[in-house]
Amino acid sequence: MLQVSRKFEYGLHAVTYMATKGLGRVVTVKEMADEMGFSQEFLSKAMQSLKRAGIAASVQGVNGGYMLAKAIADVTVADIAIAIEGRPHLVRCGVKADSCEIFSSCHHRGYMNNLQHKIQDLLAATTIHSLLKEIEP
Amino acid sequence: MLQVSRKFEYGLHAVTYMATKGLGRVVTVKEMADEMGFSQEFLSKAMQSLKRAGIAASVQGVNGGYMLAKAIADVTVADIAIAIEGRPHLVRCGVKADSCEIFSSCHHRGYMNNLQHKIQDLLAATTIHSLLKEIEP
DNA sequence: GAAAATAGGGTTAAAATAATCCTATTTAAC
DNA sequence: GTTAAATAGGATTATTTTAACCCTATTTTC
Repeated sequence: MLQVSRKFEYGLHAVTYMATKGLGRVVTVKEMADEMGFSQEFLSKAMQSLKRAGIAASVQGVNGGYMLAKAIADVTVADIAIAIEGRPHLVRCGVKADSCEIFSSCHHRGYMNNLQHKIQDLLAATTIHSLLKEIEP
Repeated sequence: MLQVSRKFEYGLHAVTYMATKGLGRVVTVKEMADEMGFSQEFLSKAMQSLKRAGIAASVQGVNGGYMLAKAIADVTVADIAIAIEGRPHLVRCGVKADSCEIFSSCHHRGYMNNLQHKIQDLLAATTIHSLLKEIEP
């Protein structure tokens, strides 16, 4: 219920992990999964999504792995969410209008879509750079 | 994936439905379920939650049903969300900290909790009154 | 007392999410 | 060139969450 998926959490953790290792450094999925206690295979799927979105780059073969493909000031939390889960659809009728029984008389479709954009904007307002600065350990 | 539950949608629709019928009018679950094409039993659960939260009042027995217990300017979308789903927990460690393997080194717990509050504020910023005014058919 | 309604516990069904399995491909090192 | 370590990704299974349904009790009007 209005909760972020584990896959997104994995992805966000992975990006911050890579960020702390520096832009050039190649890290393996195994290293990250071990370090953070995640399922290696599932994290691997998240990494593949990040790669397709151009957030991470990969190097195959021995000594391969992933690294950031962008400066962390140019990657927002929204970018990661979209890479991994696609654009959010807060309300169902945004996904499949024809399946909604009260589409024509619906009082809150517009509001919900608006709300979704605002949440999207919240996510887009934070870059990984600012996220790391924000929370000093 | 960052989507509102159907139960919440039912509850919000029910509140706006009751609102359009006027504050005193008692409506049955059957009437609302038929009108909006919802499962009667499931909508009934949502109504019970709204009642417990003091948003709706019920009248038992024949000719019974539900009505709004408050002025629609005093009920926010957040009130309905909390009545039906409890307080949102965007991120898992907010729910069960002890189950998080990287709790101590986690980079984004604070950010996520902050984000959650902002979303909560967005929901709290809209009353049913303003929601109905906003979207004129 | 019958009928129409809410109240609510408990179970089942369906859907979404997470995890795992398996095979292919790439590439460095030996 | 063979092996080993890694990504790539399709397919399947398991788990969890959500939604729906079943059933009985209670309330209240007629």
